[in-house]
Amino acid sequence: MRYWLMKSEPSELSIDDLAALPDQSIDWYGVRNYQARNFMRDQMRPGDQVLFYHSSCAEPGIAGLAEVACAAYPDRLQFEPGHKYFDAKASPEKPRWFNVDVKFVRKTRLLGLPELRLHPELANMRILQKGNRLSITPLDPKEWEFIVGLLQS
DNA sequence: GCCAACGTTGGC
DNA sequence: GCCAACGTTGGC
Repeated sequence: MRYWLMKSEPSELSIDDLAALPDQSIDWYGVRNYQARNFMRDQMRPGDQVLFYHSSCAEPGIAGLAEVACAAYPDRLQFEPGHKYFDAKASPEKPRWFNVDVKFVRKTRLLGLPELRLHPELANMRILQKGNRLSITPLDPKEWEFIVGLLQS
């Protein structure tokens, strides 16, 4: 089992939005970055654990826990002409973009960036590096354990 | 709103 | 294959 951090803008989809969905699950559409796509397509498996991160908002930070609900499959929006996420170079025979489904586990307190930066144990997290923009990043199991510990304190 | 950092595009 | 230009991300 692997561990991940996945960013979402709460104005698009917050942890509360995820919890309120009919089956508390969503297709993680719209990833248009190859590295992030590769993580989903090649490495994510059902049951992988996810930190749900709120980005581009007043209080960026970890807002909840989720899990990968299924293996990656082609992102449907790449085939929808006129859609923001349409990709003319993709076809059903040769899909370019993939997504997994992500399922709500629980909401947590907001664990913000300033607090994350306090801990040397977390210093290598991609999210804390200057200029980091990747929306999906792998987590070391030790980082996962440490953060879950912080969330319980 | 600013701007640093990064990924992608496209001309050569 | 290089690299300048451009668009986007995301914290502040």
